[in-house]
Amino acid sequence: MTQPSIKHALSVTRESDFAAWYQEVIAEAEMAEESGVRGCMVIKPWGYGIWERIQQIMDGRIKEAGVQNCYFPLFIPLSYFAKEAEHVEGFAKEMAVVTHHRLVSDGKGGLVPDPEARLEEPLVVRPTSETVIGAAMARWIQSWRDLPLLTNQWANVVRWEMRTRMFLRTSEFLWQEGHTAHADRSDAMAETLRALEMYRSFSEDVLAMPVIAGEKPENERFPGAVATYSIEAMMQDGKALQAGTSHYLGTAFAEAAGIRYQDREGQQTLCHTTSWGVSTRMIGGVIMTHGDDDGLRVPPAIAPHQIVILPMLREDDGDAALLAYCETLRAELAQQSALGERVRVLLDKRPGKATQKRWGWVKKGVPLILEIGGRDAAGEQVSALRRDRLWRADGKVNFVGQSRGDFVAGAADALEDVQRSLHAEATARRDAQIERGVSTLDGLADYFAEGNRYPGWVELGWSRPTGAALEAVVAKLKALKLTIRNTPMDAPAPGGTCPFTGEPAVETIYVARSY
RNA sequence: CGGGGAGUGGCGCAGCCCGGUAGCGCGUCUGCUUUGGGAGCAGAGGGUCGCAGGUUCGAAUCCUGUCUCCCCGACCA
Repeated sequence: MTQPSIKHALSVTRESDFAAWYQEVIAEAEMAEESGVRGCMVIKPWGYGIWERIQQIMDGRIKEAGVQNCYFPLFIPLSYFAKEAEHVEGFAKEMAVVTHHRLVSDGKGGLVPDPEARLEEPLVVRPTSETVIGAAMARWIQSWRDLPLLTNQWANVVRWEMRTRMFLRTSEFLWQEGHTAHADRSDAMAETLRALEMYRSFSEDVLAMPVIAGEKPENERFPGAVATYSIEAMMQDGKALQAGTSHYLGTAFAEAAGIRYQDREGQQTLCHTTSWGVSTRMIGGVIMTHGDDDGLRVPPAIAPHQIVILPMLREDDGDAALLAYCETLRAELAQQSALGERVRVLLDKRPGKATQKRWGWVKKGVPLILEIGGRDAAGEQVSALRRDRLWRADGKVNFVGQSRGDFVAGAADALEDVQRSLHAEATARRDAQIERGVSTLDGLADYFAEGNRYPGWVELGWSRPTGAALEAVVAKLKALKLTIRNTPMDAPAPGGTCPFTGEPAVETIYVARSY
């Protein structure tokens, strides 16, 4: 572990209390705060800035795939929602419902819903938009020429969760939801898998968060889906986080909403639909993948500021020259390109000592921090700190001095190296925590023996039971607080026997504790 | 939703048992001195004690209700 001489920026370490550490990162990095509304959070500029970066890059990739953005209503008529039975069953327990459209005084200084203003048909606040979008698709699609219909929306959704955690599970959250309609199963399945691959590569390349893409077991499917796929990331405490999902919905939603097209033979045919989404939960994944005992570390690709310049102001006559030097440096850096975009650099001119302001940026996780003093300005130098290499072995903050020209010329490489390093570090940790030597139920229990930190995931072969046989397996795992995460897409067929059924193993799964 | 814990200046906490007009540390502000690596000294500002009722001459403190947060569980695309 860390040297005892290091005075970390946070008061709680990951080792001592991972849940408390997670909350401290969010508070100290000023990402989000409580709102006073149960399960809902205020996303502050630094947290929202990260979300905007995710949105911008993801939106570009969605559009590259030929998907068009739309916007559908927040409110869904109850009758729409009621049409698909499994869907209803899945979400009914967590719906916010609008029943009135006016308030009146209660005579005691308060307000109550006006009994005279009850809605004839209640509206539900969308927990997801399959039903409203399905209704629109039914209007928009007539002929095979209208297919495929590829839509996406960026929106908020509400699910009345029993237990919430900032970013990971909030009652209201922000996401994108793609909804597509296709002529047949193979086209819809191709789209489902395209979205999954989009999420996998986004997670790896942009979030620097290694994930395993695969199919969810039957018991974990989206309500109403024929097949559900996910990307699963391993957090630093060894638990799994489902960071994105993609569903092949078959014709169930098409049937419920009447999404039909006239095929080339003139027959009315049901469409095959898909839906897929990622949410603000990804930010929670970034925190628990890259955070350390000094706060967040933001991958440069999604950092609102990639480089922050802190002038060491002395409130004397030298400040003007120092600021001019820093402004030159800022302008030079802003001309550079890294990770395919212009470098985002902030000159932090707020009053206060650079040494003091530094820790705020360290906790926010800015990839590169520059502290520039009068001597640097005079000698055309910079002092640079890489957030992912914060400490020297002697416990001192790891500033590296170099010429301004060298730093500017190397800035893009440095940012790209931070991006790579974060990914490499997370991948190495993840790989070291995947256990492949467990082949029995007892072995699973031993591997996941009690403790605050979980050892990781177990990869094993199983017989892919269904129905009641699967339920029996799920119950056994539940007793160990374990879940089946997914079946990886490109896994070779495993050998041996299934630890749950004793039958020959036919596919690989990951078993883990999860968020 | 069940069990447990907690809400007191921006943040972290004490005070509550045993009612008597709210305190500490950090941060903030002012001044002076320092200052190339998380500054020192002095002073100052800042709180409807989550909210609503109740008991009482008097409530942060006792009682009832309620809201929010955290942990465990159940639930969870």
